[in-house]
Amino acid sequence: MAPKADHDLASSDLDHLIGYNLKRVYMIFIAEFRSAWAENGLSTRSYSALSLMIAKPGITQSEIARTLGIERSGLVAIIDDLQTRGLAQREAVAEDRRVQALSPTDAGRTAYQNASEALKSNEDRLLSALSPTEQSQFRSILSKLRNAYEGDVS
Amino acid sequence: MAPKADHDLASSDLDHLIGYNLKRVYMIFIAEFRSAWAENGLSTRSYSALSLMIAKPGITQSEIARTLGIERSGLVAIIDDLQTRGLAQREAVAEDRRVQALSPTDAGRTAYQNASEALKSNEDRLLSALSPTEQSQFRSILSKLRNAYEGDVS
DNA sequence: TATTGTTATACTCTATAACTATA
DNA sequence: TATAGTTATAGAGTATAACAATA
Repeated sequence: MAPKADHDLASSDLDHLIGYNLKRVYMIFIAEFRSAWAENGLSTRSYSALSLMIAKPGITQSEIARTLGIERSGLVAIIDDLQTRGLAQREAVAEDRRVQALSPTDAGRTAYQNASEALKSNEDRLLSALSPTEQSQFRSILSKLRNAYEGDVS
Repeated sequence: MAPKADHDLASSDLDHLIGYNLKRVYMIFIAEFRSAWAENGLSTRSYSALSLMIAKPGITQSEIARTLGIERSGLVAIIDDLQTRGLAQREAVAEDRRVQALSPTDAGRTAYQNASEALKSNEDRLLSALSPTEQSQFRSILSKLRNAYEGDVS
């Protein structure tokens, strides 16, 4: 675990950089995710891949990679992990024998459901430091930035 | 470079998670930082450490570690890096021979100045996707979250 | 030719644990 | 005993480059 930051020390223009503040806040959320899932150890990447499979059963590794904005080579270990845990499966596709359709198992859907609920309440707890108005501003701002600078097209 | 995200693919409840959106936006800013500094290769960590030394010459590695919220063992490589580049120096302290006072060199101050200006204009460019009001809301929200969940004490 | 999944490899960031020299 | 700096080591997360099978 990273040590808590000590704020009365040398605060510099670092605190005026959006990028730095973004990183620190991201770290807060990541730590939260991990502490909520220390039990089963589902990583953020595995959770994300599972989420996409549930949203679109039959999705391929390349599609997941493109959606998450990572290289497809990175997906191999993620899917291996989910398969080892019995949460997802690869299936051959007759029409295109290069690809393998990915889908969640029943256990995968259950695990995802549980993870999502815990995650949701953890996020809500973190966000309680903000007013309801600020919470929706936060969502809107993050969304705007993603739309402006990511792949494009809704 | 990570591939651009493809958004018309399987958008799932992932997009409703603040943590996920935070990560994606953080990635946008990180990529920006790196592309702005590809020339000299100053890492975010080195930049941060340099910033703290300039704000408080004589600061120690342990103080920097606490301020940045990372382990002090991680500072060794960072300071080595800055020293190798001729941007910072370690100096013995008579009163406490365990510590070494860190300070920027003249070259360090200059490099930092240049980095800061480029960084600032890059951030401004990214933030131009937001209205001035949204920009200040964004700063305020990130700040509130840090104050609520980090070390404490201003 | 282009794409999918895969492997091998390496780099960045970070943590843990232990050591030493001081205090 | 406690702290500062250090080393060794390991683990995420990610990228690049190449290859075989298939389109």
